[in-house]
Amino acid sequence: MPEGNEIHRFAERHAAALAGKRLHVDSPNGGFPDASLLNGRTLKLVEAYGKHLGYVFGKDLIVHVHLGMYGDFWEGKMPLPPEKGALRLRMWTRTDWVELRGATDCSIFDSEKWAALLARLGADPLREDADPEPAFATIRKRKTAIGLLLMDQRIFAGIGNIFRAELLYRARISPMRPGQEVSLAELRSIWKDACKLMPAAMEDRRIVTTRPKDRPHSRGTVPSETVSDEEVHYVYRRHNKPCLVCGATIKRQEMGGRTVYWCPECQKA
DNA sequence: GTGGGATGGGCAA
DNA sequence: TGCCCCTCCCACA
Repeated sequence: MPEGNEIHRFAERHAAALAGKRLHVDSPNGGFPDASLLNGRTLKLVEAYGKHLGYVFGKDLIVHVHLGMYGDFWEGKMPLPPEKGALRLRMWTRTDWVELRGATDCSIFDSEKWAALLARLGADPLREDADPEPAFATIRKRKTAIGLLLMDQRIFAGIGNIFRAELLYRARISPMRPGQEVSLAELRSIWKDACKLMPAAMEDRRIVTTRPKDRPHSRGTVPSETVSDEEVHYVYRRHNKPCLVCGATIKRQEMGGRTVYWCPECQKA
């Protein structure tokens, strides 16, 4: 049940374990009927873009995986563990295995379908090649609340409900503020913050946003151990609790079918 | 034991 | 805008 940080981490780990090798592939619960097409083929690489994964076996043989709310991977060293639960996809070599359960989508894309998917995704803070300027321009034209725009995968890819709430808190911007009233400087600051927090979350395997902005995460250290479990988020799922900064009661509200959390004092409309 | 909610997104209407 | 997909966890009984 990940945001972009976890998806990119899966891509790195699965590529390290499986890419360049001939794989055994099956689908114990039958939820991926094309598994037999891949069995015995070589996985070339694993791509991550936003919350989407592509396991590339060939130009027109790309396994698209989107985990949605419930999907999750498990991985380990051979031998295979006993079959358990609704096991949609299983890939293994002589040394490593990966299991997929509960995904929203697991299906084969050809190169055209994969390209069309990437074309409709916005700037991904976890990709070196990301250009956020089109996203800034789009947001500056819209009356829609910034809290909705940040979650729109056509604008930014990989940001989910936790990062939405926390990035807006750290920028001291209310989720309800219209996009066109967010300054370019504020948008650049949010992007820069995302480009710092998301790689850190990738490495930590959890999203920690309560580190001060002026104390950047450095690779190779374990900074999350200095933060208690109660303090890893400023506002996400902290409704009815006091703001860690000003003490005001954190609020929550439905926004576009999802729950948004914010501090009514720190974050101004 | 049980019921509600959850890190998502596509689709119909 | 609301429903579906169909899983896991937690608070509460």
